[in-house]
Amino acid sequence: MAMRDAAVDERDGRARLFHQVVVDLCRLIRDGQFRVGARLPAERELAERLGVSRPSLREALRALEVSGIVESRHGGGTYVRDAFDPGFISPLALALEATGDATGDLWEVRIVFEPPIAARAAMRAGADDLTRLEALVEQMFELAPDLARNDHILAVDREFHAAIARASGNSVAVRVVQLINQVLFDSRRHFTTSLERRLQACARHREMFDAIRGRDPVAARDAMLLHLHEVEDYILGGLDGKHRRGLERGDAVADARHLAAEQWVQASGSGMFAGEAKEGKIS
Amino acid sequence: MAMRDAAVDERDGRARLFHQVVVDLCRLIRDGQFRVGARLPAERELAERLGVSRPSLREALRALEVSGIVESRHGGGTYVRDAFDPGFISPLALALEATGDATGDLWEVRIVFEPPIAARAAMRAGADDLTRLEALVEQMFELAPDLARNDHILAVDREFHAAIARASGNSVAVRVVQLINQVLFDSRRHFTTSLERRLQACARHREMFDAIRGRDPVAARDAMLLHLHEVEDYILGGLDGKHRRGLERGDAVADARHLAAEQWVQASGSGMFAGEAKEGKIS
DNA sequence: AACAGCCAGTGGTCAGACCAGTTCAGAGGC
DNA sequence: GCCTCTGAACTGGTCTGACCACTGGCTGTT
Repeated sequence: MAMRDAAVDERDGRARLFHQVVVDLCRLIRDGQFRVGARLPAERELAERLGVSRPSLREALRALEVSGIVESRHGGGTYVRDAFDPGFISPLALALEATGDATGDLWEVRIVFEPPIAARAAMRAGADDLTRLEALVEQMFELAPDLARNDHILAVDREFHAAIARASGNSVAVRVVQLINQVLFDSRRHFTTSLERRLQACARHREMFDAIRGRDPVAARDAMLLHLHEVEDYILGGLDGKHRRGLERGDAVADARHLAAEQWVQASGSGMFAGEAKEGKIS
Repeated sequence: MAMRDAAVDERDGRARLFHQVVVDLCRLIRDGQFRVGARLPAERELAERLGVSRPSLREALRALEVSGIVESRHGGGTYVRDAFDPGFISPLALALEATGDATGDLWEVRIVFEPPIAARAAMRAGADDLTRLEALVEQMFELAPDLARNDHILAVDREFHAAIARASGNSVAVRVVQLINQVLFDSRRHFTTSLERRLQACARHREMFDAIRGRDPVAARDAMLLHLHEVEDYILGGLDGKHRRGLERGDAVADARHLAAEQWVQASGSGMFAGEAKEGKIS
């Protein structure tokens, strides 16, 4: 309680060993000593080279792994991850597990965050980004009719969102989006959707892709926002009492958020990003 | 390269032990077995209780610590952190260290993220949030004239932003803001600002506080956006060639972002959140 | 050339030990 | 009686050395 002198944290200078190792490894990676995709030296050797024991090194590696910087494969070695490559494991994704149900909060963050990122993707996407996005859209259309492959569709869906973040050219955004979506998508793994809903989502994805290819940030942002709301509504509507528990508390919150977001959509035609969007589609 | 079948990750069922421990601990915390602020059992005992060795348990604890869920104090024990309490250590904050300079990307994320969060704070802040925010504003005004205490001011500044996130009622937002700002503020520790600039920042903080207390989401969002741009501009303008290196690449990016954000400000009076903001200040 | 099996290398896990802070009750001084 | 100092018990931090399990390439066979 209280305020205990608000702030003032006195960053203790004494770092623990594993933290020092983390910093050292990060520096080595950043300086190009270990390049992206490269395999790190074996733990035993690396530990010796850094002057620490293997357990200490391993604690550092776990920290880096959880942060999505490296990846260890049993018997295969430890590799440096690409900051822009999707599919990393779990940074504060764990936070959800601990904090109880943060689903509502995660949804809100997603709705706040992804639309403007989509707008930036429309401003900066490169040729390879467009290729990737298009492939993912088509892949999703192909998979949609197959009601059995729920997991597979979710994976493609999630990768599409990651690809948009990647197209935004912002490495931090990629991480944030991946982090949020990992948790949100995991919670939907056993939540089968109707064919109709799937096709709607596909259509929305295509809309986003078209907007990004057409360099229309406003349209991209709006399509994303609409898409996210549709997904959320569908999930909320389809949940039975048991699965809904995590969202109860958020009801009041959801209302406010909803209201705000709807109005955001309505306000979207009024100039935001219009400078980049050559022909301002005033809706 | 390529696309290697885009998506499809086949989450290997075989989890490593430390990961299983992480999940177990998270469940225990979530289920109230270990409450927020409580001290966990000693490592030796906890390891035995979970049926793993101490090294394995420690790897799990490092993962949780890096994710801001627990905190270990040498000789003092391991404690469960409050999701809403600011000041945690380093989740993907490490990512910056490794990814080279992500400063530009971080700034962009901050500018995308904090304004809408400030708006939500204006909608939902409780009495205690207002108390805390006001105290932090006043504290910053008091410290501003003391040019020597740069670190201290930075800490208060950062805590103010964290407090806004906290007032938004979104636990995930708190984590994201803390994460971003930890890195960004650290990079400013040896960057002394002028008195004039400090007072401007203080004034802007007060504006935000007034907007939040007045339940005016639009004003809160706009004040935040303006504040962030002023800070960024000041930093960019004041950097000498050496320190600027990290932002070079971002120049083109910064322009686009800047443009977009300016227009966002201009568009802000047109209805967004107007439902909550009783008297819509059409600027 | 294609396949099966082997084996060195690498990460995963464990046990036990010792070092280094923290804590707090009890001895000592005021 | 109250405060201070002290030290033992407790807790996290680190290390050593060992063994298990998986991967991947080499080798020898077919």
